[in-house]
Amino acid sequence: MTSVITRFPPSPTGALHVGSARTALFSYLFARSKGGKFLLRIEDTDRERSRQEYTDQILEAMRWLGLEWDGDVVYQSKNEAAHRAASERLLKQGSAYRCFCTEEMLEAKRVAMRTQGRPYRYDGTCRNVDPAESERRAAAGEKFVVRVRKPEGGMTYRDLLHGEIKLRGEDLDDIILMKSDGRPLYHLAVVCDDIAAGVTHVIRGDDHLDNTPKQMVVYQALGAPLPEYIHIPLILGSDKKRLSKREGAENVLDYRAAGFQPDAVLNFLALLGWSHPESREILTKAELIGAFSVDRVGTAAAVFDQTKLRFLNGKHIHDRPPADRARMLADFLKTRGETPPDLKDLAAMIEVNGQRGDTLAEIADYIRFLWERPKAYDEAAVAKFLAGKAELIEKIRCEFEALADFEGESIEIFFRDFAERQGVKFKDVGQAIRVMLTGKSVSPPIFQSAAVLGRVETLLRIDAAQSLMKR
RNA sequence: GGGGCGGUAGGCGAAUGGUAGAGCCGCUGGCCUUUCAAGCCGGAGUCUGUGGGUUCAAAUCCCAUCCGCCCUGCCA
Repeated sequence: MTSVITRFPPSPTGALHVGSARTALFSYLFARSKGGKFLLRIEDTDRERSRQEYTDQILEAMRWLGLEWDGDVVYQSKNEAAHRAASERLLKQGSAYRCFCTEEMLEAKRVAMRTQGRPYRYDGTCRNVDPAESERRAAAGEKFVVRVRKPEGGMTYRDLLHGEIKLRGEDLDDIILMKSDGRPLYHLAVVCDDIAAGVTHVIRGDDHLDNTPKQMVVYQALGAPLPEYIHIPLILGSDKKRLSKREGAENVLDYRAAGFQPDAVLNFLALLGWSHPESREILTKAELIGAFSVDRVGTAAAVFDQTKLRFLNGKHIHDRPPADRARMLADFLKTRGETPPDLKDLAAMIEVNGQRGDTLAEIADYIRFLWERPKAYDEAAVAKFLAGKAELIEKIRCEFEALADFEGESIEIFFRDFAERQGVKFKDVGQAIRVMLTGKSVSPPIFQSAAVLGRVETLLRIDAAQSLMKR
C-alpha cells in the first residue's frame, strides 16, 4: 500500500470559508494521522473570478490555522499544458470528442427540454461526427468544446463514509472538459492534477457526491487508478440553511480578528462531524491528529454553533501559561492598534484575570482598566455603590494611603477588618472600590487588581471618582 | 422536473440489531464568593422527521412519505 496523499484544492474566488476550512482540516488530519502527505492546490482556472488577493488570504488563513501543507503550493493554472495534452490524448483515443454546438444552441435545447418537464442531457449531436470531419472543422477554425463520452451503463462507486453510491446511465452526461477558448474545465483539471500529484484519498464536501462519477469517467479514460473517496457533510447555519454571512463570520480570518485561537477553531471544526472515541472534547491539534479516524466521521450536516466555539476558545486560551497568554494578547492588541503593557506586567494582569473571557478581545476588555484609566463610569454602579457614600469613600482613601503592605491578599484582609469596624458589609466596600478603580461593577478580583495598579494609581483613581461625585 | 445525500433534546453528538438519548455546549437551581467568570453538585428538555414492513428484538435493515441540502453550467 502506497502512503496516503490528500489535498485541499480551494478556488481563489473568495476568502477561506469555515466550511472549506473544515474540509481542509479533515484532509489534513487524515493525512497526518496516516503519516501521509497533505497538499495544497489553488484552483485558479476560472480566470474571471479568481483573484490574487483571495489566494493570499487563503494561504494566510491556512498558515494561521496551522494546517501546514507538504511541498510547494500548486497553482492549477500552471498545469494548463498538461490538461490540454490530456484532452488531446482523449480525443485521439476517441474517449472524448469535439462538440461544435454553440452555447446558444445548448441553452435553447436546455430550455426546450425543461419546459417539457424533461431532464436536460446533452443530446449527443456531435457525438458521432466523423473524426476526419471533426479534424477538418477544427482546423478551419470552428469553435468547439471537448466532451468526454459517458459510459453505456450506470456507475457505482464506494465512498468510505456513505458506502455504495449508484448513478444510472441516463443520469450521467457527456461533460465538457475543455472550453471553446481552449481552457480546461474543473472536472478535467482536478482529475489531471490529482493523478499527477498521486492523490490517494479525495476528501471533500458531499456537494461533490454527484460530481464523482463524472470525474471517474475521466480517470478511466486516462487509464489511471481511482482514488478513495470520502465525502464529508456540509456545515449549516443556525437556520439549518447553508452557512451564510448573516451567521457572523464565515471568513476564517475574521475569527483571528475577533480573538480566537487557531487550535480552538480547529478543535471546534473537528467536532463538527467527528467525535473522539472516548468523548473527549477539548483537544489540541496534536491530539486531533492522534485520535482521528474516518470511521468516527458522521454523514449528517452540522449546524455551526458559535457558542460552543467560544467555550472551546476560552478553554484553549486559559489552558496556556500566563506568559503565552500575555504574548498572544499583546500581539492581538497591537493588531488592533493598541499599545499593550510590557509582557511581564501583562502576564501578571492576566493571572489576576483568571478564567474571565472566552476570546482575546473579551480578556482585553476585562483587564484593560489595569493599564488604562476608566473613561466612563457605569451609572447604575455609581448610583448603587458610590452615591451618598462620600464619607465611607474618604475613609477608604485614607486607608489605602496608609496601608503598610500593598499586596492583594493583605489588602483584602485589611478591608475585611475595615468593613467590620465601620459596620458595613464587606461586599459594599469591595464594590465601591471596584467601581472607583474600574468604572464597572464587574471586574477581576479587585484587591489583587489594586495591587497591580499600585498605591499611587489607586489613590489617583479614587480622587477621580471623588471629584466625579462632587459634580 | 430528474437524480444524489441527509434527518437522535435548542446545538454538537454516543449508541455501528440487544435497556435510546452517554458526553459536551447552551438553559436552569444550588455551592463557592468582594463582583463576574472558572470550578463543583443537581435539574429541565425525550423516546430517534412521519407511516408501514422484516425480526424474539430496529435509531440501526427494507419500503413509502415529509422536510432540508446538493447536482442537473463552456463555475469550482
